[in-house]
Amino acid sequence: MVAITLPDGSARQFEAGVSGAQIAEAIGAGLAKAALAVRVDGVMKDLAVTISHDARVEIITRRDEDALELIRHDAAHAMAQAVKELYSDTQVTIGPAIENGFYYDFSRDEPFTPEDLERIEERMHVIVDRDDPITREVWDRDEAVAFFEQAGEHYKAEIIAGIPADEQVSLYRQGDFVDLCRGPHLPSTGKLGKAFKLMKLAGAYWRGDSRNEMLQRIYGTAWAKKKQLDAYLHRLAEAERRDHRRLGRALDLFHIQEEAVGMVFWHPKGWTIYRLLTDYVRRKLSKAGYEEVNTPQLVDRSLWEASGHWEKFREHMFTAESDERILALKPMNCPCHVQIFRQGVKSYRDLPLRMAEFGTCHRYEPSGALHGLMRVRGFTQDDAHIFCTERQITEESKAFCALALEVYGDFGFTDVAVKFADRPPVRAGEDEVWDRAEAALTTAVEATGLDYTANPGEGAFYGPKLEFVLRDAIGREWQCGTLQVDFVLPERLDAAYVGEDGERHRPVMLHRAVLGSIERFIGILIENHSGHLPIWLAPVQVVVATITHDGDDFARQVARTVGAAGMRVALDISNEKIGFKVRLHSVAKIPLLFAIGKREAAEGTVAIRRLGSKDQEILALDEAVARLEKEATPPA
RNA sequence: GCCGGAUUAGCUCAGCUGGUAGAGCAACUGAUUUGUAAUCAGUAGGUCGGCGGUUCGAAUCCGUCAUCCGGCACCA
Repeated sequence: MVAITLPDGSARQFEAGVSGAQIAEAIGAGLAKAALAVRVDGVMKDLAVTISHDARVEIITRRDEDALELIRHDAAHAMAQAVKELYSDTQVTIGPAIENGFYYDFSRDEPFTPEDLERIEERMHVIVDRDDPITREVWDRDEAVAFFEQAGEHYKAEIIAGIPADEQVSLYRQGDFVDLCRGPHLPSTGKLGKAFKLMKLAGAYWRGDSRNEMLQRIYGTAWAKKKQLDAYLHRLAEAERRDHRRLGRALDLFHIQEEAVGMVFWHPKGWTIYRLLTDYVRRKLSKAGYEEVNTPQLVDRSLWEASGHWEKFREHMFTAESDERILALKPMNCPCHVQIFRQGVKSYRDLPLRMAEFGTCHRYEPSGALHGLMRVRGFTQDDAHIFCTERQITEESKAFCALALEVYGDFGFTDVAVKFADRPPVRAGEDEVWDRAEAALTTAVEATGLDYTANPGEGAFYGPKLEFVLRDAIGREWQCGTLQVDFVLPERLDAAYVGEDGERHRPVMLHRAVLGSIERFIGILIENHSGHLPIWLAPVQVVVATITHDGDDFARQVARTVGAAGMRVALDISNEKIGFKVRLHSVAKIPLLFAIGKREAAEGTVAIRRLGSKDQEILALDEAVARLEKEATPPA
């Protein structure tokens, strides 16, 4: 007998070898019917798994959070089965559950069409209706390889061949479809339900390597209930509505055109946001002891060879030829900053030296990577390099983390994750140097007291880094800030200072940015706020709109007063009804509308309507300006 | 860069199997003087992404290039 402890704390005795399904049945017929899988001592398993030791057991139903993982994984299998039934010349590869759904990668000579997707989805419904049992089988590895080879499933065979020879593999069978899988799975295809939808077709490289064959990936979404599916589709539509490319056009902020692919034409309103952002950062940096510099756009290739960029990133650099020399548009600012550092003799007394630049860089990004403001070929970073001694790293890192979090807070981002990215497989510098750099950064991040997670192998080629990841209003993550410890570049570019001992020493360089790319950050802000920016960032903060022409004179006076108070204001005295004006300026995301009718003109008041609010507030003009001034002013 | 899809008026889109283009909004003009998310009427606007081909005839079929969109790969 084994003792099974249930989630409510009660324990029951069962014969050893009892299955999850039998336990569910013993609890109740309803639960047995709803059961999808079982959690044994915290580990999710098939319902059919037998238990021969004392254990804590939970029966998993559709209501369970973890049921989604099962449903999505089974949806992937059902899709693969549907594809094999409809297009038998197709080879299956892998198909995992992912956030919000699943995908499966197929190999087939002919491309799938959107119509094929409809057919596949229909067939998946048929498979669910069949309610075939899903059963687990344990095979010998070599037998499994032979089985899939013989079935013409060469990718599957390759995967299994990669498993150690003495290991057994588990296969799952549903109807005529057999797939290699670790499991767990639902007990039958009917339990999958029908809250799924195939979403899109995409290409994907076999084993994620661009040197390999391109497979066809079909993405789907799957949920426990129809309602959840509908809610998800609604969320997608919402995300589309806040797309910064759409809003950028609608709000007349910027555009990009064929003659300058990946480069931004900023319109007056967009450039206002851009200037507000950079002016804000400038004030923050100045307070934090940074000095601003500016460096050349075109620099001879010899500098990039010395820095190591030419070797690693040559294909991603724009170059120009002049006077028989090859120049490169700078892809980053650090080598130029070192050149400024190298002017004159630096003493330990000059350190830490914090050199900032709104550095405009150009990178030849692969065409498929371009995406609105989020991934461009010409962009400006709020970049800075701190030249310091090894002992100053901790203090400077602490100060930087505090600064970064303060800035994010000013933009309303309070959910910020920190990741520690350590040495990548391909890198510059000796391991001994990396040991020191990683140790120094670890000490520094520990000193900040911030929680952080590891991001192994993702460091820059010259040093480890901290990454600051913002979570936006709809839960998406954006990596913005970075802090990188670099022992390599000062060496390569021969930066030195004279220490207390009168000897030459290498400074350490801390590469750091808070917003990252200004262009991208503006894109993130637009999407985070759906274009409804905080008042201090709005290109036009107030529209003064008249109800009839009787209010025109007063409206002009109001606009002058508001403008004189330093707010960005526009006047609307067109021949339109106030309802039309409210709609027009709401759609344009103007945060404040001052309506001026006969009453207001007579009493010297304004009727204030805030974007998104149905109410209005009537205030004397002076009081209105006094009250709104603070909101309209950038944070200190 | 790779796979798939798309490109028609300023924007969003329609145009069936080839017979020389259409709507809504925006714009412009006029009327309307209006109290919180669309007042009415009229006018104008297009080498159908570029080039080449098939055809009596191409927005429509074929090829090619470019750009965009979705993924993949990349991201100093």
